[in-house]
Amino acid sequence: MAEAAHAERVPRTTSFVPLVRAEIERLIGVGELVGGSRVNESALASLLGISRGPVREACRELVNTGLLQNEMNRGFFVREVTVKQALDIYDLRATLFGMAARLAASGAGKAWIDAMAGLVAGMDGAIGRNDVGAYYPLNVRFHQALMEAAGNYKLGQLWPLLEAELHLFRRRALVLEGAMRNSNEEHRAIVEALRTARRDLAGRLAERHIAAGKARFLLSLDGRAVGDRRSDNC
Amino acid sequence: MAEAAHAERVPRTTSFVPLVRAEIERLIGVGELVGGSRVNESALASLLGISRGPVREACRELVNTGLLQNEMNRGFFVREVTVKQALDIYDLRATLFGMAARLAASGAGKAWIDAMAGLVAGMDGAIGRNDVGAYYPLNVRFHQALMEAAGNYKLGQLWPLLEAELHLFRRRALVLEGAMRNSNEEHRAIVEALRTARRDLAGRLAERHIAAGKARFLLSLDGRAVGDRRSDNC
DNA sequence: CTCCCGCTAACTGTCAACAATCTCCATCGC
DNA sequence: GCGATGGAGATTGTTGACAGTTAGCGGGAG
Repeated sequence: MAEAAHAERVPRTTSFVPLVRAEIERLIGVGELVGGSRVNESALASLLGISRGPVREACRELVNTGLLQNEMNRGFFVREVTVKQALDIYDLRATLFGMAARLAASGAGKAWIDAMAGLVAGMDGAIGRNDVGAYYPLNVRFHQALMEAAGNYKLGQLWPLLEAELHLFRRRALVLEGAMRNSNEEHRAIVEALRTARRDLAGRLAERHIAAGKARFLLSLDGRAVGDRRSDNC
Repeated sequence: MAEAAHAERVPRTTSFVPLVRAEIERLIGVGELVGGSRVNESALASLLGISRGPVREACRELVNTGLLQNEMNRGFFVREVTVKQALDIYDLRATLFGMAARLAASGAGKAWIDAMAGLVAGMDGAIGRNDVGAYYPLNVRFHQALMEAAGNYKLGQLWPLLEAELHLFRRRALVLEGAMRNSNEEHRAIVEALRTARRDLAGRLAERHIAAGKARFLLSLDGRAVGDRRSDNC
């Protein structure tokens, strides 16, 4: 609250809404707000030292992002993502990632490909140090880089939203230590296909990369209750 | 304003936000609000007989939908979609429509396919009467039906948003009379491929259907200023 | 005549308060 | 004992008002 309090002294150059939005996203990411829990507007507002208006607007934004949902006269709730929905998102991500790879293989500049190769190298290093904490952000940046290298603005816009929605499901870190090495080999193969401009190969590899992620996701569920509460398969 | 005024008499069973949102979407669809114009919160609020709060929240939602954009201390503006962005959206729609067709060919129930066949027949009728006004909504419903028949919840959710964003570009009706017949033949071929469960064929046909739409879109631009104002190709 | 400056009006971003609704708990009746 | 009922507290949806910012306009200097 203190940090926001002195921040509001600054002349109006930035709105509160993005800050609140980032805070809610952080709370969800950290696990403070877990799926199904209600977002208490007044509490959050006074915590941040502001009024309920910006908080409500930030919640509205997050509804369309898919992180929250709204129930009339009951407020905003952290969305619960069912297994079916998570799998749907994996399928969609596979298709989009494949599309991005095909586009990037045709049109991406060398700078993009070099940047992605650098990220692969960085992940190699993280694997060598067995440093999951370093691997994960690089992995996210790699995927985002490919989506942007494709040059389709909407792809680059959509991808992080799908990532965020998937995060809602994460009961625990999805990155298994053993999987890091396999995953990064897939990255390397994709970059190589991009460099040699093999369009279809890059597309297939990219699709299979996400499909492999989906398979790992399914494995991580295995014994767990696959029938989530509210497993509306519709 | 009168309609909203007596609506607020009803006990709080529905929020104003969806109503305002629908109204803004209508204003954009009708062309009352054209790309680049500002949404005057106070004016719209008093027009609807409500306060500015719900209006702002509705605008926030529409920002994430892609219909509006926000500039600090200047308000909400109807987004301007550049040619490049419109083409990007066509490409994305082609991929997604193809994905949906593949999924639907595998798993869609007979009921869905029959419904789509019915829509194709309806469009045939509209073509016979040369009734563009009847054709267009059926066309929209056909596409939406395929997206939902795919059974991937996110596809069904994403599609209308892309449609709406594309609508922002429509300086005039994109449906050319001559194109209706071709377009519906493509529909019919897709349904036939679905019925015979030819996965890859359905996918290819669906992709090409949207690609054809993109081509028609490009044709409709032809002489027009292809270099839109703010044609940031990034 | 052109350009810069200050002023006014309009509008946005935020706040605090009110009415309606929901939730929870204790009480009452069966 | 157990379920229905009522009320108190908490929370949402909405409102009207205030402070700060932006845009447009007219006047004056060069």
